[in-house]
Amino acid sequence: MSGNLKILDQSFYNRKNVVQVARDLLGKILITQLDGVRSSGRIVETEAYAGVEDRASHAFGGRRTARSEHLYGDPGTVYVYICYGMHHLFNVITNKKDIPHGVLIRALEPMEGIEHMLNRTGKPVADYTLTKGPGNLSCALGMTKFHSGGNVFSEEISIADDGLRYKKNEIVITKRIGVEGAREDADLPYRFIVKGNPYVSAKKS
DNA sequence: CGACCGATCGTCT
DNA sequence: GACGATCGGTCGA
Repeated sequence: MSGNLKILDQSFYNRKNVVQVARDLLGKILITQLDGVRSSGRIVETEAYAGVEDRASHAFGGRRTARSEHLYGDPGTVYVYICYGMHHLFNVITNKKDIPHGVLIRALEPMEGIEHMLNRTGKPVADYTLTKGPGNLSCALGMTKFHSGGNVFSEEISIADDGLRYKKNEIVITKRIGVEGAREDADLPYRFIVKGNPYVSAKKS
């Protein structure tokens, strides 16, 4: 069902519309190669964070701190940060340098290296929770905040296209998860999910 | 099945 | 000193 893998190049991320990039990342393959171990999964859920004008973004109002510094990086930069003291959340930066747009990867359908995902997460069996949710998938693929500041054109982390395309009626758009504090921006339709995919994190629109 | 709650700690005020 | 871009378990209907 797929042609050759092509690593997405910087032009894919260097676009003005982060919401469109979030949409286009559905179906792409996130790959890590860490300590000689390859793991990958198809992206089935994403969220866009639209920088200084988005109350849900760490860069809202131009805020720029040690943690969020990598949000301001070149397109294709990896931004991983710790949430609730224990979860590492993986984002890819879009738009040009110093414009802090990013896409949070929220769910994957596992492809390669499932045994290694089980080792990393400590889960006994490969059920749908293995790569459901941003904290879970980052753990499963071995991505931590120490990868923040790298990029997705590296040996360690990359995102590839195998030719799969979802049709419009296979995609559902909702508001984002866990951003109730973002006031009027909490309801923006910035979350994209593959309709009916069992790995999509469960919450309502 | 939905609502709620505790865990856990880096980051920012 | 307060607060999360979460998760998984528990409790009650």
